[in-house]
Amino acid sequence: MIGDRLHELRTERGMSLRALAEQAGVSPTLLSQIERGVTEPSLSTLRRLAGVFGASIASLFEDPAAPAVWISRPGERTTLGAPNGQIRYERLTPGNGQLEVLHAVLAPGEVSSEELWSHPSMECVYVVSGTLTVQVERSSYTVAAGESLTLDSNRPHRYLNDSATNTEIVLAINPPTP
Amino acid sequence: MIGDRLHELRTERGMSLRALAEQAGVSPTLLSQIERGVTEPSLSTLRRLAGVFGASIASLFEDPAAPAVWISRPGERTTLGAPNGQIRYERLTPGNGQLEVLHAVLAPGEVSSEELWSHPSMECVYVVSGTLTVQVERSSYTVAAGESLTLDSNRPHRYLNDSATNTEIVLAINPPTP
DNA sequence: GGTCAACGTGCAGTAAGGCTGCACGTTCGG
DNA sequence: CCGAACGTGCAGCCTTACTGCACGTTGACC
Repeated sequence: MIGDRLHELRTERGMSLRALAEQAGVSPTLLSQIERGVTEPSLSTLRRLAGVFGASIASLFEDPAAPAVWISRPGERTTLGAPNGQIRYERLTPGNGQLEVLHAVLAPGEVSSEELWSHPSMECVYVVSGTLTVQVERSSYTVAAGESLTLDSNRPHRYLNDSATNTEIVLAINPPTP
Repeated sequence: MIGDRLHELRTERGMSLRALAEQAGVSPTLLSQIERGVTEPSLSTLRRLAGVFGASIASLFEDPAAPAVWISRPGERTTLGAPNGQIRYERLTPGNGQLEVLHAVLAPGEVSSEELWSHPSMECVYVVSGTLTVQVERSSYTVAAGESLTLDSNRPHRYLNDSATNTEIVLAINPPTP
């Protein structure tokens, strides 16, 4: 519920209803109602509130369901295969948030998928060792160990290892695409 | 503008105004008005729309500003220092999106900051080589090479290397905190 | 104990604007 | 040439976001 989130943000900062109301240019009563779920804010008041908190509207809807701390070790990670590809990714993140980080090792010749793939996210690959080739639409890029590549996943793309040695990568994706 | 975003999501899927309206249970006219910015949707209609798209409300407000492809190589990256710490991070991502990925090498004894630090994000550290110690509130965790740790950055935390060798890490943060 | 300020909330009223139904101009395929 | 589907202008309804004021409660200070 959006009210809970706003209540949390306000109390976190030690603000009173009236203080926040004044800064946001709305009435204290309205805030009270919103926080208790009696009514729902309009986008315009949501904008004002986000402004006071220095946050984006988007962040008001991301549940901060505190997943404490999550450690993943090789061997005890959930793996997921790319659609129609050979790579097996290991998931480094719990998988309930807005951030997904994967780890993979590509054997020589291995590709992430047969066709180019697109999804509405941003992703960033860091090459730990070996050499990675990234195809984006009709271009392809070579990324060596220690280098990284960031791309808009809306553009059809795939990864492949056309070198003779294993390639180890870390892949950060936001938001995750199930 | 939220209307542009909705228009994008709709046309991406090849849906007509009427088709979307029916699935969402609202009138086509309303959608037309929203997409053109004539009016703003209420939270309840936003929920319905997000439901049809299989997206979160938050994602409707994240701008998908397409930054093509971005390659970063060691030496030509912008560096940024942690507040009050010794570490120098190298930024792997362009820095205009919702995803930030950093790279850093911690010399023995080096810490990310003097005090514990918190910001409203999620982050995930992958340890490339060496050993990293992560302090979260009153707990501390040891993460070895090949392992990773994900944490809610709202909890006060910092990184340190209390081993005798260099520690190399990759750090994914979402959303970035400037 | 008394006072006072600040807290969060109930209530009634208002004004705003989200939302609908219908009609119109346009563009496409058959 | 017709029909269906597209996106949009308009007028009106009617929900509801939002306000102002008053109330009960708490805690600091004298």
